[in-house]
Amino acid sequence: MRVNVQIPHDGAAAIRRLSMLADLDEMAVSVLQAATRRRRTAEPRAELLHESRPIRERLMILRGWAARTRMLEDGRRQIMSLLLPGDLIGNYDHGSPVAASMVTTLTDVEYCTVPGPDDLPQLEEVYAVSRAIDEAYLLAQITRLGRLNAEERLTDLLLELLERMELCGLAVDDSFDFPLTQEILADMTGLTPVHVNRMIQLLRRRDDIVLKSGRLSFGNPALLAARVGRSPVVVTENWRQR
Amino acid sequence: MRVNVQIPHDGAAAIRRLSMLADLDEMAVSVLQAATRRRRTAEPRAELLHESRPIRERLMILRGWAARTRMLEDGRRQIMSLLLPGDLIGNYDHGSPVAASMVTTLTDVEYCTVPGPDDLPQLEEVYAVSRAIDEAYLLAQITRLGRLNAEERLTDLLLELLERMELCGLAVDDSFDFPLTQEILADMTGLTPVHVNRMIQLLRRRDDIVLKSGRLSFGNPALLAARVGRSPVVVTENWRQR
DNA sequence: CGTGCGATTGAGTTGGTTCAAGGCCAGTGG
DNA sequence: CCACTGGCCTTGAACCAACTCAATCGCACG
Repeated sequence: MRVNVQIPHDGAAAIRRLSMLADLDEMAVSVLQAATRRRRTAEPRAELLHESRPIRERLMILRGWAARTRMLEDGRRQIMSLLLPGDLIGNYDHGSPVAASMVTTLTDVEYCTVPGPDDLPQLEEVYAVSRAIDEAYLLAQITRLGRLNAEERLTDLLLELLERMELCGLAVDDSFDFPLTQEILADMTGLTPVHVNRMIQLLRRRDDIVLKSGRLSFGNPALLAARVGRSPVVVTENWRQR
Repeated sequence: MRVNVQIPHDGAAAIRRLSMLADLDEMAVSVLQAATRRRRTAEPRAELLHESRPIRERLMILRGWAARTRMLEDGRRQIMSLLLPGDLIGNYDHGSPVAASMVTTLTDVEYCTVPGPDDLPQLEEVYAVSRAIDEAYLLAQITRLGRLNAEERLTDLLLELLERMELCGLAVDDSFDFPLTQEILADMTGLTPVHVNRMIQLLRRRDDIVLKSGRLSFGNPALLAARVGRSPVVVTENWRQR
């Protein structure tokens, strides 16, 4: 059991992400911090949100990884997006929201419910920005699946994860804890596990990445990004209120 | 508030769609109708929204087809979603929205700006529902690209378009005007135009569809949907306020 | 009666899949 | 302390869905 050195299990990563997205006043921060203290835990493969059931609460990941997934009848599975600390689940703003996809945990996860904008109007803006960013990542996922080849898909995805881990302060030196199995990567990239494996080998052989005992490090992420024509999805200034 | 079905170029299709998504009071309907009268037109291949530029206004398609697209440096193109009458462009709800993708017209298009929720709070709910539905279609697009084969992708997409055309009253007898080229379908489904062609032939040979002189008709859409395991994305009751 | 865009068809190629067999290693129980 | 699991990763070889390249067709339009 590896314990992260920078940030203990106190929800700081999650709050850090939100405070990067919008200006939170002291009130907002302390309400959120209070929320992270009422945390819950879930094992891998737990369902945090059930597809096409009404959404009762807004959740936030504090620690661990989860995914929005959809299953086809014949067992094929597609992961729409990965959820990291600070990501919101069930972040809707209309009357009777229904979950458009299932959310399952991929690792042990700590999460909590966060107050709605009715309780604290200051949160309205962060939630809206977070929704917009989620959408941007969905668009990125669409281009990955539609127009990138296997090597580009994997590279682009790993770089996206680096970008997001940096945003919540969980990446150090282009490197972060990486709990995903190759099967999960396959369900995310629309490939088979076998082919994901071959692509990882390729990136390793080129020293683009080091992936060992649950940790992923990049040799030169900027160079790699240039090679697959990737530009960052979240440039903080674009999203913050001016 | 349901508007009649045979619809000339007066924006009724667009308003019909919105009124299916939420309860609009008379005020809202008349404000929207007024907005549709200040319409603008654009030729095919016009850019209605430029990627990564600030969004100034909220637009609504009145007639014709458009698409949210992204171009890669080497010329590859991916269409994220298609926009039909009643679909909103730049429908964001946070402080400084930036377009996450380009929007281009695919045909001659009539569109207009619609009032923000600041101008008319009753619109808040429709806009939120519309955003949620857009997201549901993005998720559908992700599963299509990630886990369906060529035949399933095309079938599923065409059925989705039928569903949406019905929602705005532009489909009669499982049949509607269909202006997309095979190249556009290819950019939407992540295939090549040549292969899209072969899949269309396949569906024709089986009498699943008739596609001729700009009109698409289905033999038995329900059966077809069952065959590719498709269930409707928008079931109206799920989205309406109770 | 060209002219040009889009649809169609054929033939060869390939990126990614499938199937199947090991290999590695952390955890468990004797 | 070691043997025995069970997950997950790795590798090889055959196969096939979709791509590429290239030619032809059809039709709407000036």
